[in-house]
Amino acid sequence: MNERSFIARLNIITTMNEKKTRILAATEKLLAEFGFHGLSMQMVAKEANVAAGTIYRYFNDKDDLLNQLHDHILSYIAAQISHGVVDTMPIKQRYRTMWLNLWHMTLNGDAPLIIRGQFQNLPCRSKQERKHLSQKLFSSVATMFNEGKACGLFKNIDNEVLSILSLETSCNLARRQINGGLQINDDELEAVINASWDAIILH
Amino acid sequence: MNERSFIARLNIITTMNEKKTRILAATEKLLAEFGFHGLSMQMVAKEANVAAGTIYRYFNDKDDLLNQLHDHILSYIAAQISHGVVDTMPIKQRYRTMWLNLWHMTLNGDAPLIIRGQFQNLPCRSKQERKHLSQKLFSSVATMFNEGKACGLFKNIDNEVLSILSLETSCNLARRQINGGLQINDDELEAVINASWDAIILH
Amino acid sequence: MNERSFIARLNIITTMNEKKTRILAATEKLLAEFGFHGLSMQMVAKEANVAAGTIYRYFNDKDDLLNQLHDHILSYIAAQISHGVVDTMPIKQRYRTMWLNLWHMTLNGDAPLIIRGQFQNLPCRSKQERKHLSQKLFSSVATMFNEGKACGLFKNIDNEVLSILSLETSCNLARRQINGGLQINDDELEAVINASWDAIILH
Amino acid sequence: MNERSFIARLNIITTMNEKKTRILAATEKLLAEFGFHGLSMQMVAKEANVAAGTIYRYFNDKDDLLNQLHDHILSYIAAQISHGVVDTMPIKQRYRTMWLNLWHMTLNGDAPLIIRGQFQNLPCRSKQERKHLSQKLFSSVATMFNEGKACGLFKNIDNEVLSILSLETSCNLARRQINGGLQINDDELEAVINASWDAIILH
DNA sequence: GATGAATGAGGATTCATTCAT
DNA sequence: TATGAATGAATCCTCATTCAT
Repeated sequence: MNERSFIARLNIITTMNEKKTRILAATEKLLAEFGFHGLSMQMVAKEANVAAGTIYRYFNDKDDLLNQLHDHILSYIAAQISHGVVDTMPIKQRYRTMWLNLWHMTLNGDAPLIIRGQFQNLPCRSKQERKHLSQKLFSSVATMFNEGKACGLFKNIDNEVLSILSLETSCNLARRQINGGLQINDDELEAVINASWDAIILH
Repeated sequence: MNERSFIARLNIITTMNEKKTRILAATEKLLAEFGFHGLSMQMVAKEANVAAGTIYRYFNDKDDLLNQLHDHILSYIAAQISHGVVDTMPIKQRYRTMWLNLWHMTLNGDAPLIIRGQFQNLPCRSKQERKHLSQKLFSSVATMFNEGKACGLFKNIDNEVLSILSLETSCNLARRQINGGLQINDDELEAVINASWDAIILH
Repeated sequence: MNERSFIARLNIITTMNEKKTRILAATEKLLAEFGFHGLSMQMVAKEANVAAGTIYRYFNDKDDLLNQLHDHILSYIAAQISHGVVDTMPIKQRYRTMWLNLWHMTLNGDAPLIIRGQFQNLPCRSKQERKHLSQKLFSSVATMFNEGKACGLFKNIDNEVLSILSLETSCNLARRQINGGLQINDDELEAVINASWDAIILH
Repeated sequence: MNERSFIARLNIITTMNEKKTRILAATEKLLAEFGFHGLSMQMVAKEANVAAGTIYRYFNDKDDLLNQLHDHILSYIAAQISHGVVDTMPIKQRYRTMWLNLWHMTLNGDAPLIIRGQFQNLPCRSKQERKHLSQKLFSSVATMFNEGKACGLFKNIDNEVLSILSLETSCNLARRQINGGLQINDDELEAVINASWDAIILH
């Protein structure tokens, strides 16, 4: 995903000041390129074409900037994961679509920071707060799991656990493919999707 | 796991200078507590009760310290994962044992850094080098997957993928339990182990 | 020469930021007092009444600071050496004027660093680059030597060698007078100027 | 000059502990190679094949080591400058011999530290003390100048000044040749020697 | 609101010196 | 006497944050 589309994404989701948007976009780009270690506020300012001090009109401090970025990316993932999914589709098809949405997002590096777990080490807000946000956003996933359990297709296990056992393997595999070695072709990909599906259905 | 036991662990695994051991132990502790962001060499020195300069007798620089720590922890996990596993046990039993070993290590915070993926952002040695080390260490896991595939029990999928689909869900769940909300009792735990097992066996 | 006049000098020669000027002035002063060995960036900052970080807005690093200082001083010497010299004056008179200009600059400590050869040990830019700069600046000296050779007054020797044999004895003597012992009165001074003149004229 | 010959030189000049000699030799070698900036006591210890602490049995501190090295090198130069000179030789021949001795020493880098003025920035002993040492050592030079003045050959100028005007141009030229550009062939060398001679004789 | 120069505490690393062995 | 591991102050440099314009 390029910077332009990121800005578009943010502006669709929320009404947001244009400079604030540029700052968030710059931050994500630099974070993906250099990691936390290599991210400085001056770099962000330069990349966003604003003065260093301007950042502090929109964000309390560096942590606040990173936290707000986190939330925006999470919103984006939540929106993207159900792209092409409608509640009238068969559950298996919905599952496959979401799995592949996550897979492609991860491979494309669309949301590298959250998906790669890069936000875990931040001096951050309470985990509770983050969890609530997360649950609110991923309603389409919850809907799918609930329906599946209701009709006796899925195991009767907590939704979050089901997600870890099935959908999130998508991220883990994609990440491993990016990091090294692992190569997965189309046939293998289908096999993996089905294997992860096996983990949550009743046999 | 407290610092004392970490030191014991390192000294069991290798013959190692006592001060070098203290430095590694201090680094792990601080990393778990503050993350990469908040780790300074001064802190490490203070925690290890050595002078700042002393660290540089045993490690070339900060990266070297972190890399050596990575390798030691990886060795530890590799050793612990097959604790109580013998090749004559039924495959399912071996799997369950390993799954629980990983589960408890993660919950205990024995190896928080690798398990939490905290080493992925390091300015590090080649991914190839790391992968080789990793493969060498986890032979008991590979043996299990190979046997399972040979006797028609497991799906014919690459070992690394099988691991992500099944064993590593253990870490992901445990981590989520630590981070917030999620509570899993003993019955649920068995259900989850079986669900992850379903992902890799043929049906 | 005191610090104030140094600042004035720099500002005359070039348009330059006032803080950058203060930093250069402080560096020269401290270098003359403590030598390279004893020069730290903190000292420079303190002497220049700026914060340590400010230095790095104007100079890439310590080497850059020292190199820029070198070039400024060289420009100053080049400007001063021909003070009071016009091309219509007899060659001997031009020579004497330049010799005394160098002598007084050295005695006054106007340009202690270059004159004392203190810049020779710098981890520096290419010698070629320095030589080119040097040649460009000292055109009035070159003109004098060339005219002198053309009219059969001077020995037919490379200009740089002529300079070492004659003009530069001025610096060496002045330096020795500063460092210790050697005292030279006005009569002796004239004798020395003439002696150095003898080295380059044909007899 | 290689290290072996330096050790030989030192041992000839004075009776000296063998380890102390090795330390001085190592210091000179490293100083010539890396300059003051790049010289550490651990390097010296390693190069001299002694422990770091051992240096402090023979020298009070780093400054003392450098000062003692200075004096030894000065002794060496004083000894070498009159190599091949006997008081019965004509003055001009003595002069030429000394001039060339200095020239070759400088070019060979035999005594790079003193000759290049590298010792001037040391936090050092009093200039007086150094001057006395210097005068004591260079008696053959003083003898030549005194004889020359007595027989009406040389100008009646202080010996130290005469030295700067004539002999020391040798070092300055050689240094310039090492540092860059300047190339001097044998014919030119003779011309330069004669030019420097012209500076001090009566015409 | 916006700027960007200035700040100075804090970072990793080096190295002269000491001292228990 | 000799060692060399250990020290910790000092080095250069970065960067989050502020504030006068």
